[in-house]
Amino acid sequence: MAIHDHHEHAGNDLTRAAQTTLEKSGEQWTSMRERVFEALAGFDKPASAYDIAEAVSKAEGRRVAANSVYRILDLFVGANLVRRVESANAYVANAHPDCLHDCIFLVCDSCGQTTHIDDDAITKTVRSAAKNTGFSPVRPVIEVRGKCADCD
Amino acid sequence: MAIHDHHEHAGNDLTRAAQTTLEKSGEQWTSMRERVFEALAGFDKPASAYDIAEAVSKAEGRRVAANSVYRILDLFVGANLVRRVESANAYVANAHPDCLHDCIFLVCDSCGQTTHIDDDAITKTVRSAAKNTGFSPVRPVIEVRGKCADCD
DNA sequence: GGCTGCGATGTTATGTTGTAACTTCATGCC
DNA sequence: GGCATGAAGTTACAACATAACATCGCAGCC
Repeated sequence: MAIHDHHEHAGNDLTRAAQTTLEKSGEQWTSMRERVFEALAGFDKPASAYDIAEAVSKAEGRRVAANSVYRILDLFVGANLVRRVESANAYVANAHPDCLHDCIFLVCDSCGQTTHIDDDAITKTVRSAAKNTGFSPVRPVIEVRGKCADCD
Repeated sequence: MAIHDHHEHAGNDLTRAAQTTLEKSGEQWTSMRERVFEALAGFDKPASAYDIAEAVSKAEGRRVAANSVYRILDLFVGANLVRRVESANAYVANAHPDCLHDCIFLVCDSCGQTTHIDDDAITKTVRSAAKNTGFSPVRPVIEVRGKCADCD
C-alpha cells in the first residue's frame, strides 16, 4: 500500500508510539491527552472534536468540554499524531506518527469509513504543480470522496 | 495553465455563461440566483455563504438569509457553476462552467487568495490510485495550502 | 375569475464546528 | 510557603450549515 515500508502501529502499541513521538517533540504526555488519543483511536472512522469530547466524557463520567479537546487535537496535529480530514471536519489517529507524509484520504460518502493511503509520487507531483505557478506549498490536502468497496 | 484549451469567462460574459449552463441543466435563472452568482463572482477570494448573504443584502437593501444563499449555492455546485473549497468552508465561481474538471485549488494561508489549476494528469492519477484500493472515486478534493507568490 | 399545483424564496429555529478570554489546578523550583 | 509555568476547566460567542414550515408568484385548468 505505501510506497515505502514503515511500521503500522495499533492498539496499545499505537498509543505508546504516539506518546514517544509527542514527548520527542518536547511536549508532555498527560492523562487527558492519552484519553483523547485513545478515544480518537477507538473510532473506526473520522471523529469530530465533539464526538471525542462525548466519548471521553462518557468514559470519564464527567463533562469534558469540546474546547479542551480542540486544544489537544491541535497539538496532536502539529506533532503528526493525528490528521485532520478537511472535507469531513473530522480527525483520525495517524497509524505511523513516526514518519511524515502528505497523505491521501479516501472517504466513503455512505458509511463514512475513511482509508488512508500514502503515495509520495502523487503528493510530490501535486507539490511541484503548485510550485510551478509560483506558489509555495506547505500542506497538500488530497481527499477523495466516493464509495468504499463495502458500500459500492 | 490548463492542460487543454477552453474559454475563461469574466464579468458579464461569465454571468451569461453561468446562466446558459444552468438553464441547459433544466433549472431557472432567477434574479435572486443572478444576484448570488454576481456577488460571489465579485469577490476576489473564496467567499462563505454568509459573506455572500451579506453582500447581497447590502446590494439589495434588504435582509437576505444565509439559508437562501446555501440553497442556491448547492444548486450552483451541482450544476458546476460554483466550486466549494473544502479546506476553507467557502465557495468560488467557476470561470468555465461549460467544461467539467476535477480541479485543484492553491489556497494562500496569509491572504486567502485562491488560484485554480486544472491538471487532468494529476486528477486522473489520484482517481486511479483510489480505484486501486477498491474505492469508487466520485469527487477528488485536491487543495494545496501554502503561500502565494505575493505573500511569499 | 377562482382554484390548484409547483418551484422559488422567506422566516425562524436549531444543530454543528471552531475560537477567545479568563480562571483554576498541579507541579516543580526557589 | 510563595511563585512561575503549562495544562485543563469554564463560559461565552462566532462561524458554518441544515431543517421545517410559511408564503409568493405564476402556469394550467375548470
